[in-house]
Amino acid sequence: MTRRPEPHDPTAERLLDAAAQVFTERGGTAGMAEVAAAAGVGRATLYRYFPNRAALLRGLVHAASEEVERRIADADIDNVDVREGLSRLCRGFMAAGSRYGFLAAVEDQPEKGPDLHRRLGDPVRALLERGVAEGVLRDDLPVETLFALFTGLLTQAVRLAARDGLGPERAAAAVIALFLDGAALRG
Amino acid sequence: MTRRPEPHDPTAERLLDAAAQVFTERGGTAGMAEVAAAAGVGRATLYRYFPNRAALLRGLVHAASEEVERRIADADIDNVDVREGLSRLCRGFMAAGSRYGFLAAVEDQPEKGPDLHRRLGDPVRALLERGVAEGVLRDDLPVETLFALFTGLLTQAVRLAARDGLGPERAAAAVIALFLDGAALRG
Amino acid sequence: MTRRPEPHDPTAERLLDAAAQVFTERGGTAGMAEVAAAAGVGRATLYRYFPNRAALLRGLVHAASEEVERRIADADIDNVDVREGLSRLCRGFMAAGSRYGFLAAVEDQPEKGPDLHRRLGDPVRALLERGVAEGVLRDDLPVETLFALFTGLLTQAVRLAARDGLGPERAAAAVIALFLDGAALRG
Amino acid sequence: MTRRPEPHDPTAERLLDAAAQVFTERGGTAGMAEVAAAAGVGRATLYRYFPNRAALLRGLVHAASEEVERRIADADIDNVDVREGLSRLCRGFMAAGSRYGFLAAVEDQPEKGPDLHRRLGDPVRALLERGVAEGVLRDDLPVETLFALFTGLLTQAVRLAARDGLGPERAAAAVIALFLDGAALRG
DNA sequence: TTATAAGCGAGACGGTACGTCGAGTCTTCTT
DNA sequence: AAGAAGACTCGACGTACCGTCTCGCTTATAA
Repeated sequence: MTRRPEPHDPTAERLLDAAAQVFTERGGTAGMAEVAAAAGVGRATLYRYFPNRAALLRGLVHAASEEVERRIADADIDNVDVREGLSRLCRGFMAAGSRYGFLAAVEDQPEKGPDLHRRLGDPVRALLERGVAEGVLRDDLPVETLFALFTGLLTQAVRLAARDGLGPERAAAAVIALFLDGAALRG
Repeated sequence: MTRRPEPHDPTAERLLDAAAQVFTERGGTAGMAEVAAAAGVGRATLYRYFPNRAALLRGLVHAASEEVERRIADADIDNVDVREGLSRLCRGFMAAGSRYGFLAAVEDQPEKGPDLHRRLGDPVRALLERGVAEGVLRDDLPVETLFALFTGLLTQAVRLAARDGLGPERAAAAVIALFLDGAALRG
Repeated sequence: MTRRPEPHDPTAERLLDAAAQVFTERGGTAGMAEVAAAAGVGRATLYRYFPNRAALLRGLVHAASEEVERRIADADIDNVDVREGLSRLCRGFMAAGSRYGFLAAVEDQPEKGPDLHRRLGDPVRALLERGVAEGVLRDDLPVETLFALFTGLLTQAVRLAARDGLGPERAAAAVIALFLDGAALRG
Repeated sequence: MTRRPEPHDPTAERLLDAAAQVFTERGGTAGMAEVAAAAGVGRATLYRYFPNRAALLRGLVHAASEEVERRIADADIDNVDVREGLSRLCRGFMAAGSRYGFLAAVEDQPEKGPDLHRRLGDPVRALLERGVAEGVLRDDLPVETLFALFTGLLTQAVRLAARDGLGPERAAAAVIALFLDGAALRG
């Protein structure tokens, strides 16, 4: 049970929380001053922790990735079958996405995470590869492609839950159903 | 064959082209001055045609939607089976996406298109509904959900083609294969 | 009659006037925003004309030097005797000093005027040298020293008039009396 | 021989010394941190002794005034003739000025010394008044004016010695010569 | 010899000014 | 008459310094 092992600076935590809230409410164009005010902190302090806006965004991405990582670890995906593993991943990702969903609409610098995407992606890729190896998942598509498409579905699932009012459970179920079985009816 | 029926102002066209190019190259944070300069035009002229940045973005969305609409019309999806129709939609969307892909990373105002999403989405929804009615597509998921998930896959397909170097044909094929048949192997 | 031959940018003029007034009233620590506001102008415009505070100060020194130069030219000091010439210089300097007196309390960078000090100082030095050559002024002190001391007296004259309420005429007369005849009574 | 009668806090002394040096070298805009560092002391300690920048400046003025006062007392001006007294004052002031000359370029708050100016000025005024009473100095100028002009000459003398490389003795001699006898040759 | 208090260094914090930059408005000059 | 050039206001960004504060550490005195 990996429960936030590093206490991290509590002020940084407060700043990231405030930033997540402000960016969620007022959009990614909200100013640094608003973030600082929402954290009950001076603008200078915000800049002391995150020397510029990009660093703050990176911090949020990092926090999101940590949360997802934690949920992935909690999901214990190695000990369940692939279908259930993907389902847990999806639910975990959506839980994190409800707080950090706005990051999807952020300028998508490739250097966002040289290792970040790996950190989040590797467990998913591993699960997909296991599925292929076990003969559960199709092998006519590269795992990398499966991964990308699964990611796209996850992103939409967050949006479905957030905007279209679909319950997160139903959204996750829909993603899994579609990803595994497709939209076409079986002959 | 609907070939750009409204001539539109050619200056507006040049501005939109320049904006698409600049935003694609330098990211959505590029300034209005750069767009104007890239169009070989004064900043004031850019503002005459698009009174603010949001309007320029709207113009780009509009252009993209027109292009997609044209391709949808060209696709003649009403006269082919659902699988082929979705495939054509996907290829058409990707062709447009190669020019307007950056719009996916743009601040996602809901008022982006009160009718726009409808304009693009309706043919897709109609096709999906036809598929359900014909018994080709599963009916245990709302069409709206199918639509959202298909959209997510389309977006990823554009990214796959642009970033991962996957050929557009193979990307489209992967999307269709996954969307229709899912990732799980049939028993 | 050198009457402001270059019209200069009227906005720059307004900015310099406002700066002189603000700095005189609130001291040299007044902010750029106050200067801009006093000129009825946005802060950005102030920075457009004077890219930083030092440039604004330089501009004020320049304006002051121009005013003094004009007054020196008006004084026609070459065609009067040395005593009268010095008196006119003094009165001219004091007139300018009433507007730009705060500059005396400003950080005295040597690069304030590589040519500026020359521009203002040369006529004075020339007059002093003439005095020495004509046998009117003592020749046991270098002209440079006489110049420096005269300058010190001028500065004090401005202060006398501004702070001690001494009339400018009386202050100038005192400076000239002391500079020429000294404080000691003749035997 | 009045030798620093109050020992004062030695730390305060070190701070004032460092401040004088830093302000002399880097100008009055140097930061508090630099002063503290130059004194080999933490910033907090500096603020403990001088709660703000103005207080530090006041402290420097106070130290300068003490030094001048001491030199005035050493000068024994009451027991020499006026000319010699003024000469001693001048030399004493210049000695202090070599350490505290930068104070001349500092924002000249009137509250710099409610009693300070008096403390330094009174002996000088007294000497000037004695000169007038003894018939050595002219009485057609108010003593206050004589004082102000003498002060201006003193300031310039410090500058002459510091910048123009004139020896302090010669600078003092020049000031006294000019102040007493003026620049004009006697008929 | 140990406990306690005072002074110190380090440094976070809020606040404010500076200087930069882009957005959007408006005016003027040209063609 | 419409477009190009560009000055202007506004406001955000990022930097730097000031003055305030709290935290440990050291040292010197007191028990």
